[in-house]
Amino acid sequence: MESQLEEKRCADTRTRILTSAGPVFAEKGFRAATVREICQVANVNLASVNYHFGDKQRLYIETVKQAQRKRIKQVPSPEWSPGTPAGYKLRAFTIALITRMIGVEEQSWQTRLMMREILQPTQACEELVRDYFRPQFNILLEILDEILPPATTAARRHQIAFSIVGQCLYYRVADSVVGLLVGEREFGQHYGAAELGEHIAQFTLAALGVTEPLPNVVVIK
Amino acid sequence: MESQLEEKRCADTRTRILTSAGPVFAEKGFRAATVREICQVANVNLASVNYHFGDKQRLYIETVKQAQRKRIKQVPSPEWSPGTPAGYKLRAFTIALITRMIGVEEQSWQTRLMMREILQPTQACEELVRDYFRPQFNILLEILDEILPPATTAARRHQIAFSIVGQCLYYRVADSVVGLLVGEREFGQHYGAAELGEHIAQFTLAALGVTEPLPNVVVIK
DNA sequence: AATTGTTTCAAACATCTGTTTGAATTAACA
DNA sequence: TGTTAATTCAAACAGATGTTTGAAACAATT
Repeated sequence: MESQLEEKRCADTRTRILTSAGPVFAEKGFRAATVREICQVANVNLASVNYHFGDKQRLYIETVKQAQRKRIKQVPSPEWSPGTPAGYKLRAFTIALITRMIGVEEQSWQTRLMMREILQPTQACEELVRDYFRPQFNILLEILDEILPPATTAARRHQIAFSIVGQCLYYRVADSVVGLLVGEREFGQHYGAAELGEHIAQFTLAALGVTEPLPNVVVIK
Repeated sequence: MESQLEEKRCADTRTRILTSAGPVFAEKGFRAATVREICQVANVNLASVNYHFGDKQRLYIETVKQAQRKRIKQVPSPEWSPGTPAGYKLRAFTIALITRMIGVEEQSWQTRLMMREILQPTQACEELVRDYFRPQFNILLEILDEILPPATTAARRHQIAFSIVGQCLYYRVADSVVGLLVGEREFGQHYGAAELGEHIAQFTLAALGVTEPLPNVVVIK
């Protein structure tokens, strides 16, 4: 109450709600997240959600869209100078991907929210695919095109792409299980974005024959 | 009402609830699934859940446990004759894993339920890890031990195991996104358990140097 | 057949939650 | 400053949902 006065109207109510709703939806899901909690976190009146967004559902959709927009701004698609080896591009792409998944704990709610949308798609999912997933997917496919022989079928290229994405996505989806399986100690020590990105890149590049098989692999640079 | 009489007490109420609750919880999640709907599907009285399970939460936990028990019975851990090449074991393990993920559409709710528990762990998660995930994880690690040089660190072995699991898990978590990305046509044609299992096995075995890199790969230096 | 313990049932209860409402407050503007 | 439109607010509403209850139906035992 006392801090409400000083903050009031510093940021307009609409954006305040939008910002507060993200983490709440991400942690609890659409159904379990309550309008009351969101408003309490945002320090706005209960009726504000309906006034500014119509209803809870449209607030949710807007929240997902905003998370996606922020994500795009935060991690712009990298540009390489022509002539960069495809293996290097693939490694950079992989590390960027896993970093987006588990790096920057502060913004992890954005990825969490997307995971929910992936596991149980709503209206927002199609837009998410169109504006976020597909562009990233296409970048990955272009890199793979430089590595794979032209005769490779589209389906096979796609499967390889999903093998890379799957390895990265796993650590966002199953981080708690990973922690339980390997123990708190190893988890804290070996499951940061840097080490995981390096591993996944090596694993993938070895599978594609760009580098030597995993046990003897040497870091490329 | 009319069909209720003939079915009554054919199966006892408790198991009827348990069976009906699985798919409902899997599809809608704990919060969105209502006791009323579960009872309606089970064709039992509304009060039965509280009488037999105490409350909704304990019904949920029992449901997860039962799904896990069924899963274990349905897919017993395979035994190999001594001397089977590790590469074969790894391939068989991978195919079994992806089959458990997306095969047998009839029982897919069980895996769906587990995915929910992975993404947002509740009380049931620890038991799930102890009784289901860890044994599978250990089997996989034993296979990898035969392939990897003894000097390989535990953390590295674990990461490799997660690379395999991650590739498989992806298709259960993100199947709708995969469908949107590759189109209905390719999805129906190339994303069955058999083809995906074969791909993931090849991808992994190539990464580990057990087989040649993915067919006809052009190595870029 | 009577008794006793268990299970089922319809109804009600208590709470939570999204939404609405109408007045009060603030901001914009003439 | 006075008027108008936009926004905020506390309160209430309406519906859904988990849970309880007490009576009825049933099963088992004597």
